[in-house]
Amino acid sequence: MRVLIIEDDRDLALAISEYLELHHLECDFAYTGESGIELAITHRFDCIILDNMLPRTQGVEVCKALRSKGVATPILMLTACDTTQEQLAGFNAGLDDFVAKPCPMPILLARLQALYRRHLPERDRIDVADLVIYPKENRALRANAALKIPPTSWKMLLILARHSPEVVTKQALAESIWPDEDVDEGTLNVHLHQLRKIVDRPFDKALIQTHVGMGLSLQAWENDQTP
Amino acid sequence: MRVLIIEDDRDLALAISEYLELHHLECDFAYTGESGIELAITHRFDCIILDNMLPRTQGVEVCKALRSKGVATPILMLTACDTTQEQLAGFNAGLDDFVAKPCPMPILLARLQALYRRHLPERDRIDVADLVIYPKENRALRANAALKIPPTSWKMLLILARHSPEVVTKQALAESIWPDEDVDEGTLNVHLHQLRKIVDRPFDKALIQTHVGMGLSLQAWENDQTP
DNA sequence: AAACTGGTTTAACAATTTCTTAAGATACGA
DNA sequence: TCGTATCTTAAGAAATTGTTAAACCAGTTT
Repeated sequence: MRVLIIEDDRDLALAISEYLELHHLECDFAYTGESGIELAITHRFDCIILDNMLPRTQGVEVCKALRSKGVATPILMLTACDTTQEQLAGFNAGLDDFVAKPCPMPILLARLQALYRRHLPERDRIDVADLVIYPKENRALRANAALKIPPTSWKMLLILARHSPEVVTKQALAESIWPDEDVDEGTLNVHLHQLRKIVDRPFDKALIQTHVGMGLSLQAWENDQTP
Repeated sequence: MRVLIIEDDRDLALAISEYLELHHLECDFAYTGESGIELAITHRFDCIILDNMLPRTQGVEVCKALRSKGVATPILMLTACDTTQEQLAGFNAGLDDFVAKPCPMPILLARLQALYRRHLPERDRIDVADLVIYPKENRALRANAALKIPPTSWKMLLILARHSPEVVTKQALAESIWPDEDVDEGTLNVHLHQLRKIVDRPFDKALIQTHVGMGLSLQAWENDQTP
């Protein structure tokens, strides 16, 4: 889960990110409303934490700006005083949740996760080209043939599928698969190879794409080059 | 199982959610009656925990509002004093269960799960391929032949059948079969073996699938792949 | 009471699957 | 071209799962 923290108080931002990263969320920062908007538009986040007290722009304005630019990412607002008035205005601006400052980290985390889950589309089937994945059934088909995939490779496939067609860094993959241990990259490569052998090799088109220096993606890809 | 906690005391809400998440329930929060109603209407939950003491709205009123808006989710009310009077009024408002505060977490969890189970649409008959199960009659047939299944194995089959075709972790299985004791995994394996001997061995296709490292499932499809 | 019955648990071991390591081959970008 | 990143392979290690037999337990029957 990737979180964008828009917060001018760097100490607070750092404290939040440290706590969240402890729980395996990835954090990114913006210290002004403007840069926050910029980041939120150019990158994909699962949640945004937005402080209402920013140097120039008000937090609510940032929220409005984002919504008007088509960013649908759930936004949780950190607010000093927690009045109904303010909340009402907030929800109208497109906010999803409020947390009053100062707020204990565990509560922030809990609400963040709830918010994330709430916005997560509950998919029990993922399609990528002729590959069909049933996450809850631990089952995948390609071209209507059942695939037998070992646990670690399965986890990898799931992560790639959930992010498809976006690129996932190897680092992110490793952290999702082995949350509490550091694993050699070679190990990851072997599992990846394993996965390819099952998902791609028996078929014409490869779905698992490697993007050298950036990571991997699962996508139906036209392999033709512009000459 | 997804739970909505409507509770203005944030610490209590957090404490509850932490305990429940330990037991693999997913929690969402609302700190006011209004936002609780909003959430309950817009999202699907399996249970709602409702505190009777909320800032403006009374818990009972929240419940009435929900029922009048067609929300049928079972509601468990947290109440300070536990009078017959209050309960009577509560049940009339459409509440499903009461728990007096302060209440030990394990009890809250147990009642929550009981409530959930009670509201679960209990099917009279479950079909998986040529296997037919009559949960209420403690009876199962495969290929029209009656199966004789000992109690523990029967429970196991029922759980698998109810979740079919999804994967159930061994841990979840154990917790359902032996709710108040920790049982060795070996034990579970023996009962599983027992069950397979009866349900699968005499027939061509195995219905009980093992998913190494993730659990078990009852599903009709094969897990084959050209070697 | 002793023996029987059906079922559960324990424990040891076998079989299988999966994971990691390591090392060579290959492709990519500067 | 070189250095680096990625892919491929194979083999031993580790973990998970499957199987069996015997001990155990609570009711029931002799």
